[in-house]
Amino acid sequence: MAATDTRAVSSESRSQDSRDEILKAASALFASRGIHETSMSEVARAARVSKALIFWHFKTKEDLFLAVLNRLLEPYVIDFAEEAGVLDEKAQITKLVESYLLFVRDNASSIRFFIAQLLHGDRTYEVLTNQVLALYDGYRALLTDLISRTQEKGLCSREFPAQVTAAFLLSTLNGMLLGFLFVRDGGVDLEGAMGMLRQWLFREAPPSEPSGVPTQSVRTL
Amino acid sequence: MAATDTRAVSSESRSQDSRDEILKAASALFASRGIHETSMSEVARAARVSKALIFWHFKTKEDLFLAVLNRLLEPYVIDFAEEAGVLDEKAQITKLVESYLLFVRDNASSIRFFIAQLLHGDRTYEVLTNQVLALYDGYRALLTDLISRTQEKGLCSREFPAQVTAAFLLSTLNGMLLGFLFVRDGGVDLEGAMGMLRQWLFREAPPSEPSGVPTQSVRTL
DNA sequence: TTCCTTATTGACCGCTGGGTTAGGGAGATG
DNA sequence: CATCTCCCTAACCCAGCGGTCAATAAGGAA
Repeated sequence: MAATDTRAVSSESRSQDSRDEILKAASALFASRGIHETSMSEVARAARVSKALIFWHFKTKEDLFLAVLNRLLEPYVIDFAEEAGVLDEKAQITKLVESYLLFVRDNASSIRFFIAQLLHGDRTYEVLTNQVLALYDGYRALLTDLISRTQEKGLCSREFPAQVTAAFLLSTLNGMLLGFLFVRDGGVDLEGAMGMLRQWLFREAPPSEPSGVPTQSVRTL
Repeated sequence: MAATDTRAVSSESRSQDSRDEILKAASALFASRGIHETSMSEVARAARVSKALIFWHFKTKEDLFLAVLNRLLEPYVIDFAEEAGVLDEKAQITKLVESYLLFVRDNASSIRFFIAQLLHGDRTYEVLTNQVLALYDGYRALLTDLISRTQEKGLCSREFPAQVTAAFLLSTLNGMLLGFLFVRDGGVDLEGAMGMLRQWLFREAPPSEPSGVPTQSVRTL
């Protein structure tokens, strides 16, 4: 970026390449087995690189770990940002909730990793905690605002203040998240869950049968 | 238990004492820092016992870990079993939900430990996974049954089949559990949460104001 | 007392972990 | 060409790990 970078291209990209390779390997290993069960030698082997090179790129193991954290956090910010659009509030809420669930489904492994990290309560990585909580609060605020506007237009139940409804809804979403994370075969039914949530939020009538046979495939943990 | 136990008392209790001391120390350390970040020497120091003695009581580190798991699981079985009583169904549901939340509040540290363990997906400790999931399914079945009976008596909404309602409720409860685990100052409002759940389940009217000022203290994550 | 079993320990071992170091090869610069 | 800098490696270092063992203390039983 600065003046020093008018250097040769091939060498720089070579360095970048190996760095990326290391990060990629480390991300996979750390995410799937945790930092303490993953040795630097394993990372080196997975990245097909000498152990010493890792220590040339990253001062310590913790350094590498932090870099991995940032790398894994990347998809989070972009995905949540842009829920704007020309939809009405009701559809926006639906969309927001749906994108939450979709995101959870598609990023299960890194989410599992982050939650495990947060649960572990290592005060060392408080950076991560704050970052994740900030994202979470952003989502919550967005949702609260949206629900509040929907209520004003009379499009959904005003039984509870928007803030409370949002918190409640988020709790449920988080519960479903846990469901996603624990079900091994990954067969949680998105449609069913969305249907239930819409019914609850907007008091819509159930899609097909009025009460009889259970929808069978719901499995929200 | 068998005939061999007509042995001397003092020596046996001495052995038991040291064993318990080790288990106590190991439980605390494993639960707070995880198994891989806890060395046997640390356990020994915390239990004020030589490292070799630990290996006399428990063949390997994993042995000790499994013993710790069982020890930590003990409070779970008893607490869930006895929700019988002469209450009507509505009150029973309320009680069941309340005891879930209370239990979560009081056992946050071991729950955190278990979830971290489950998330980690170590196939080694599948025993634990199954045990926890069995407990969980038991609770779910109890709740489903209870809701089903309540619906039959027309005491609560029949909008959804009991099974689905139970799964949904459980998701919400789990979301609240996550809230408990992440909120540092432990200041989650039980009353508020219970109120919201009762209103949702039984369509009760909100306790005070109809829509205006938010109840402020709810904070369900 | 003597003997036998049960508890307990300090010292030790092999090995793996994170981290270092000395040096080699490749490309840009002069 | 020589030189300098940047990547990269094999080999090494050693603290701390899980685990073992020989020796011992502390009681019963005889």
